[in-house]
Amino acid sequence: MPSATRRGSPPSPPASGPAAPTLKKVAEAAGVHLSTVSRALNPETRHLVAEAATARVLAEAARLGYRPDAAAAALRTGRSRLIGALVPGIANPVFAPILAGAEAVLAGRGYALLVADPGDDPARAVTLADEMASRRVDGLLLATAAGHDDPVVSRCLARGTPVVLINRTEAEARAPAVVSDDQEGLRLAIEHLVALGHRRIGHIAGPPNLSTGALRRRGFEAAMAAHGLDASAIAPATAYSRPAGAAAARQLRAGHPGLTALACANDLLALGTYDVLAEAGLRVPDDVSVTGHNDMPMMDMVAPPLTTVRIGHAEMGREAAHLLLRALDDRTTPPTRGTAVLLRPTLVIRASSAPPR
Amino acid sequence: MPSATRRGSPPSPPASGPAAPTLKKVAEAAGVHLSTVSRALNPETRHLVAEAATARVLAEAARLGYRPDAAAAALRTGRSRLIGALVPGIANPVFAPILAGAEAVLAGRGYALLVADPGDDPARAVTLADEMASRRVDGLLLATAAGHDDPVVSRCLARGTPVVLINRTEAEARAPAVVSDDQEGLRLAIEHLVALGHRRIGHIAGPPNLSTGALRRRGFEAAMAAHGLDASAIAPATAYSRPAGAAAARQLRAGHPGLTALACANDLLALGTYDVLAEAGLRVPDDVSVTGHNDMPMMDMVAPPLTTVRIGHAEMGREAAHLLLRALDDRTTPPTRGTAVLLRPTLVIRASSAPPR
DNA sequence: CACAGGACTACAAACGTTTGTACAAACGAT
DNA sequence: ATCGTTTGTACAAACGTTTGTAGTCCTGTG
Repeated sequence: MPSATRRGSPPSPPASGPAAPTLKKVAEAAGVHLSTVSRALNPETRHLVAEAATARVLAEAARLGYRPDAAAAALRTGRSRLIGALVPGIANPVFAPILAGAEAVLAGRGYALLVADPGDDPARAVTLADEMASRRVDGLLLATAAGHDDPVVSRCLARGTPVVLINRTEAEARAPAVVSDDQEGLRLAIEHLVALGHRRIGHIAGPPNLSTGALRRRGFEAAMAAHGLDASAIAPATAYSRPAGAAAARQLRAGHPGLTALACANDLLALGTYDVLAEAGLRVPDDVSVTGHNDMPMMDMVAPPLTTVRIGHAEMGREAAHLLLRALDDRTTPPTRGTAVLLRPTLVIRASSAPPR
Repeated sequence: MPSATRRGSPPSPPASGPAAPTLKKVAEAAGVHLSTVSRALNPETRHLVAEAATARVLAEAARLGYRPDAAAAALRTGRSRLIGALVPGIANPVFAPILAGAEAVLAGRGYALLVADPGDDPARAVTLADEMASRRVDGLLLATAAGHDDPVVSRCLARGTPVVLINRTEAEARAPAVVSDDQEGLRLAIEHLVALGHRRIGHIAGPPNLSTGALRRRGFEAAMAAHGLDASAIAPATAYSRPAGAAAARQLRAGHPGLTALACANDLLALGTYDVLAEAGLRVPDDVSVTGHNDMPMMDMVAPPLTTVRIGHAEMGREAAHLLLRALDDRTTPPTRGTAVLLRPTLVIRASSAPPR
């Protein structure tokens, strides 16, 4: 048979590997037209080609190591099988598992994940979203939404790009979101503290422009009210960080002496709170109980192990990916605006909470 | 009959936003040919077009919100401006910052990051690498290399895809790598322990098929030998995890009673070691000193705060990205096989190490 | 025996770029 | 006035797919 001498010296001196085989090459090798190869290779259209031809095509494609050119396919079909993800801090222990979860389900459906990290800069987020639009992503996963009407969401809506919000949502939800039930999260924490006997409880809140900050605060206020307790001891942190938590805790303690428990909107804020309590010579949980939110990795190893609200970060990413895939599969129905998937948080009780003395 | 009526109604996707403007649209709006628009938009070729025309083109492009179609450009040029990253565990605190660092420098140069997570499954890594090849990535960042000749590296070499190894390297380095100086890392730990007065020191090693595991062990042995100490107290863990660390520590203590210090190849292994020491009723550092490696987040908050070897993960990612960009800019010179960039680790002394009693 | 219809396959036209080449003015120098 | 240059623009050909349409060759039937 015409098995050419494939042992020739590399024809391309400039170090570039052998030209990747195309449909045309496979077609020649299999003795059919390139369009037939295309159909034979695609399970959806395979029924249009004779079994013998399909077999030959499959064999030759495998032998040559054919890989379809995604760019060409994207150009022709208008779909890139690319999903963009905008995350404020890839390495952040909150967002990393979200990304991992999303990647897992997207990869299973043949989509690839394009990640970019605008940090907390909305302008940068817009730039990166435009870049993703340029790459014709089929959909967007947004973990950076903030404020009332996030500019990135606006652009996606205008462009018709499906978008799913993760972890944070807009004040006026214009796009589907999957978030933990933030109010419920703080309710769990407060119920626990109240059950332990605490009455004078303060809240280290998150940034008020983030939905997590605003909703957890609301959850705190509602839970306290439900027990007829004073919910005025609140200090908002300027960011979800340990120093910001410390600053807020300092401020809260100054304005509200005698608090026996501090419920924090975030684990890092709780760690910052640990710091100022230690400074003040107070012991956790003997003098003051502290709770966190998120159950970040290692929260079982800090001293004392932190009582905190666990949220399923990986599940959040998975769920968001599913939502996006659903929208992609069924592009006829409109985005069903504010549909939010609320994930149930759970309380993990460790050693940072105890009855007041 | 030149223009046959083969204009089957366009499969216009329902509810899709207005069709994105193309070069042609901009050209019509600006009253020039589309090729002129292309050149005017590209800073490299802009000098070929009259200033007046350039101005008109720029204005119209901005007005229409033109965004080049990356797929079309990729098809034409053969370059996708996409970089693939294969990472064993996106959410892993070791790899997440690497990814973040790489993303930052790549984005600065107009490249986007395609991330995939094969976990520890080499077959899956190959599949995902092929997928990336299909997407015609311009280069690959590999954090999954293992063993003697990693199959993914082999394929990249065969295909001529530039690849840079991160954190782990191959036994026989066939591709450039950027890694921390793993031997030096363990030397630092041992020097510290010896300076404190320890003589009977054990090593909880990493998986021997990973370069980090093998090299850190070698560093342990060399440093011990340099002090004329016995380096035989070694137990390799089967994975970089807390339970695997615990298992190895248990085994090591069984075979070598009386060790006063345990140098671990990884922070998680150190935490597992904490667990078995606590089980045995021993206190860190009073009874046994423990050191880790990596300085993962939160290692300053565990009890006791862990003395560990810090490596610049983000810098690693950045450095790898730079290396890859260099290779992309200058595709003539061959890959310069085993060039490894060695990052200097530093020792962070905390409270898990103290003089032996 | 003609012919309808089914089963395959080939043809060709896009998709939106980049880029080599050809053409057309405009201009100065001979 | 002729001729090179220079400068700016237009033309057209790819890149590798997907997919509508038009054959072609059968096989079975009226």
